Amino acid sequence: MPELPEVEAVCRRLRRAVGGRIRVARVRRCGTPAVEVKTPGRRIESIERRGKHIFMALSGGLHVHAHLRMSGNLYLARRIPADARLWLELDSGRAVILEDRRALARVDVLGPREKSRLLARLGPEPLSAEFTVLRLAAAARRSRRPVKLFLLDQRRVAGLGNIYAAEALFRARIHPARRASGLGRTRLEALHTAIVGVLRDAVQSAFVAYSGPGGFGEGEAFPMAVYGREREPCLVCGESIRRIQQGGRSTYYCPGCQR
DNA sequence: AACACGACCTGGTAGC
DNA sequence: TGCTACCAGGTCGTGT
Repeated sequence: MPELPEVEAVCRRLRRAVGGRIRVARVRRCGTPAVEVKTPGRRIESIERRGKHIFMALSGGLHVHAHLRMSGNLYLARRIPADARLWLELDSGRAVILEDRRALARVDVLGPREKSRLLARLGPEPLSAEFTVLRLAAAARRSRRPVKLFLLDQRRVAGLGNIYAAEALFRARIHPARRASGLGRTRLEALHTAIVGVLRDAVQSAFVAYSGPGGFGEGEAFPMAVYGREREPCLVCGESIRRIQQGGRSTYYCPGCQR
């Protein structure tokens, strides 16, 4: 579920909790004891996303920091399901609930220093003005890794994951195994445009498809060009989509379009 | 500094 | 039907 677009959709929904005061916090798994100890009595002042990270700013300068990893989801509801991994009960009667089948998500409480230390490890926000071709090029020049793995490194660009990295490379017509440092100016420009375009489109469809509990419906799902389409025909050239292993994970690409 | 790889978790499904 | 093997949208720690 959660790469940048999905995390953005989660945050937008969650913002209805802003202004609420936390009455009780409960951690079953996926969270540190600090969540139960430090958050009750505090008001939620804002909810922000950075890359795939979620920050709920609380009164008193603390932040609830959440990372959904593979299967996590945060939503607001009145009923707390039996399998909730963690929840924050608000004075409004609703609760912020973490569901996560695989229990890999993590929630902790950060002070301002810890928060900025974490943010310092992240690359530019791809849908903001700080993400420029120049910055992408400077990072790419220093990496001899395959461009797909380069894109998954959150220190280079924050928010891309396995799906949208593959989709961006398809739009940019770049072969995923190509060395990042070997990309020329034209290709880097195409890649920059593709990353921004894919994420913009995906934020739109994730927002529409996101339904809170249970995550994302099939409704307005992002139309994948390559991801998950092994052996299906490319929608542009008709070649058969391929799947290869990179860094122990699947990469999908079109051998006709991507060079 | 950059990189490869296993670990962390659970569940769904393809194949026998 | 039941078992096994593999797959899954992410990151971290360890070792080179």
